[in-house]
Amino acid sequence: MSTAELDKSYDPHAVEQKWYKIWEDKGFFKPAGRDGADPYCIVIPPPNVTGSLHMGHALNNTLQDILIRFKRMQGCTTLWQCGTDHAGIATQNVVERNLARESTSRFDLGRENFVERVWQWRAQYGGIIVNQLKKLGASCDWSRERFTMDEGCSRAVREVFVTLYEEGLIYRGEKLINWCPRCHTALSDLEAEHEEIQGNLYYIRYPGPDGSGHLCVATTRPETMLGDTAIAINPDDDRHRAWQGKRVVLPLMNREIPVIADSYVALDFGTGALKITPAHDPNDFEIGRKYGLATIKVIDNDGRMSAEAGAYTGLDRFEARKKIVADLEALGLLEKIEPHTHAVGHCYRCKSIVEPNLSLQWFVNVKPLAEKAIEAVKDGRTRIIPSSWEKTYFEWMNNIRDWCISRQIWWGHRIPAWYCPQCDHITVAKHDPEACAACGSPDITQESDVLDTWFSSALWPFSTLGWPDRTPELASFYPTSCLVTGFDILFFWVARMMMMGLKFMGDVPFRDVYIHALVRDAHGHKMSKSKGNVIDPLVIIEKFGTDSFRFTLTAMAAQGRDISLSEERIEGYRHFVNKLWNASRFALMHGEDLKPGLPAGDLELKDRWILSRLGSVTAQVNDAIENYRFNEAANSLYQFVWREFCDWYLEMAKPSLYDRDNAARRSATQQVLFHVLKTITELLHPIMPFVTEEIWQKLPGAGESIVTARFPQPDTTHIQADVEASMEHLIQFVTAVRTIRAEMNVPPSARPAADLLCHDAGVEEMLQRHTDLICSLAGLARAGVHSAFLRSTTAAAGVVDTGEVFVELEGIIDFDEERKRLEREAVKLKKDIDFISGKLGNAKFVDNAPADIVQKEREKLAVLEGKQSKMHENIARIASLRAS
RNA sequence: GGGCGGUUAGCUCAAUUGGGAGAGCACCGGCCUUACAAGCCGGGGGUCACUGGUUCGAGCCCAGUACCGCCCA
Repeated sequence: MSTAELDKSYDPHAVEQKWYKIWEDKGFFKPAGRDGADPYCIVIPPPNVTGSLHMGHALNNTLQDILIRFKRMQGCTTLWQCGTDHAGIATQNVVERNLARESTSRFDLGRENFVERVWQWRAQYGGIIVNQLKKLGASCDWSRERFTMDEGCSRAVREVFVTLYEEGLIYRGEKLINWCPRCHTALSDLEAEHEEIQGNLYYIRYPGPDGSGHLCVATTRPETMLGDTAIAINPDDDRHRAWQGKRVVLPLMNREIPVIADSYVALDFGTGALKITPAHDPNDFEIGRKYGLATIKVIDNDGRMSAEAGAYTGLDRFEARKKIVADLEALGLLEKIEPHTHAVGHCYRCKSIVEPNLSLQWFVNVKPLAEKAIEAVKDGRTRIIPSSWEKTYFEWMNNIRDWCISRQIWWGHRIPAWYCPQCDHITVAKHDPEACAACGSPDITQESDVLDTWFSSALWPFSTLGWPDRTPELASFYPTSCLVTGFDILFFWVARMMMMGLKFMGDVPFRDVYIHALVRDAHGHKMSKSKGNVIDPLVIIEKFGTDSFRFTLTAMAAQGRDISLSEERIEGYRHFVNKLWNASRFALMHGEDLKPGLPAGDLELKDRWILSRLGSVTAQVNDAIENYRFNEAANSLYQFVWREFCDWYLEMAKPSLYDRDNAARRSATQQVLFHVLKTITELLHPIMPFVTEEIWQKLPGAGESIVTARFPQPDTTHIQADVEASMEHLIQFVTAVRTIRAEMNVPPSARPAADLLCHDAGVEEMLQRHTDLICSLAGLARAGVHSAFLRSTTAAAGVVDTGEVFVELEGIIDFDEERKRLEREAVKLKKDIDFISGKLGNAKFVDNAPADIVQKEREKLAVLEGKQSKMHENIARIASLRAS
């Protein structure tokens, strides 16, 4: 047997690099299950190719890795499908910034050269996030890495686009969209993030045509008034009834516009009169369409006032606002300005204020797809966990609106539509056409817009598995098993994958969706660069090691709740890694002559106890991971390893391990010790992959790798309640002695004698057989066990459930101290007794509560009363000694 | 305006069928006991936001209030 020595403390860095390389080289991350194994597949939420690993990624991928490693160890044919996302706007922005530094621009380069430039950028920097995921220990099958712009994904995009177009679900139309003047592109409704800002409500007078009287309207965006084509009032509004059907003059433009009546107008907002700007407000657009109003676009794509804006043409939209307000004021048409908070859309990429603009764009009619996606969650084909998110999902899906999918950028999947100037026909085709499908003219030009990045992401669960080809991977792994993601992309991504998966694969993309929380800072604030409270996962890994970091995230990943992360917390869990390391170090120091396997004969109490506890913990961990209760798995392992295995079992094993004269006893203990340690490393491996492999490899009889070792299954034959009860009693006696020692200031080096008095025959017999153990654990020179005992006059006393302990302190004991100590204990006991006897004195409780609960309370009371009477005896004895 | 979530020890958070509240860090006392001072032993600390209800019994279920956060319009 090799028993390599371990260093005194665990050094993560060398270990992590070493093992990750070996795992990858040996191909452990490729799908390879045991015979007849079930498939298990997760598709990674593809990180942006421009991205750098942040806390969200770290949590997201740690949880996925736990599931994948768990299932792989269980023998499933496991695929973690990985890849990156081309992130259209974000990536284009990055490359454009680089060009700006070279004093050039994408317009100087031209489209083709620019796209080439982006590919170069991707080749150079696109692998950064992948390497960071490797540092995190993610066991993805990198040989299957995909990119949303690669050939296969692009083919899937074309297939889907053309099919939806042919079915009439994709169409081109002029509608109101969110326009980002900075990114120069349309955005979907989701990509406009609404944020409350402190603005103003401007009250503007629109005079009557003959100069008599005026109608006052309130608006938050006065600059849009230049494009007003009507005023709307509520037909039930008495205040404005006189204006109904009349006309007013649009100030600054001197254009007459009609006053229309529509019940859409709210009576209680502003003045009850609403200016209608169909080209710059989604609701106005609908009203304009209803009444056949003209649409006048007064803000152009740069966010400047257009040629339609009269004297304001060319001004920036916010400059124009100031000037218009000043001009109105000068004309006496500004009634008042009130401060007003309202939600304004911001570009989710660059945070500029988006402008609602009328624009010719491509849309998906998603309503029919959404209905199927709602059904699939309702009937349980896909489970959302925690289920509280189902409501949010339904809410959004039920109110879904057409999805604007065209983007006026260059980096992305170019829309496969060709325009013919001869006959105006639009040719939409999977393969680039040579000529117009209608008139045959070769003079056709492709649509310059590209698709929303989320369009290709929506296909990810099947495009990465080979679709539109019917590949073996698609057959065995679709629907995938679980999707792990944050709630922030529930709509962006999850909902759209549901719709596309159901449409094109005829089945849901995943059986489970596990939604995890957000990682926040130590005080629960969202991490952001501007706040400066960002914790960089790579810095954390460098400082504390990957395993400590992963364990922290896992231990804190309670369902449905955000994680407040602090370095202190991670440091605390680093101590846990080190604890495990040192326990292993201890084991290996005593394992040189180990015979593998579990002992054949009868086991000692301590061994049966730790195996029983191990059985319970194994069951708990299996159940917890299976049901996405990651924190529960981590915490039960933490408790077991530290409190039970290290604090008690290892201490109890020491006398046996040091006993060179009793080979059988020593050998049995060694075997149990190594069995438990090996099982612990296997149970912990999905959470802490590196340190567990390093330890596991040093254990005698280790196989090729813990990565492919069998995940421990609970051995219920080892779970024995009576054994655990016995050990609890023994621990109580030992703790009672230790408490006395501490409270009576007995130096740790002192080895007093103690007598244990026990009134339970079974427990007494058990204690009798373990006096050596008790002496060792409690630091005693001698421990006598008695059923009856003449109380010593020079001992400090303690009371436990089944008896008493007396620690002989002749010459040390301070009777005043002892008496105070005992009285403190007696007060605590009395409180407990009052509580329970009050309960049992209540006839309603005794009559109504289940019999076993009442019985339990009675037993508790009996134990407490026993303790109390002994405590009183001891107090009386002290008092009499002092008196004498 | 609509919807969702939170409020538990000094701090950050756990507690799945309602049966006398736990962890990490911090705190107090004692220890360099031959795996670990990143440690060991012992200890203190909570009207589980507030009010009312259901129940023999509520951190947990129900109603309302306050404060905080998020999503959607």
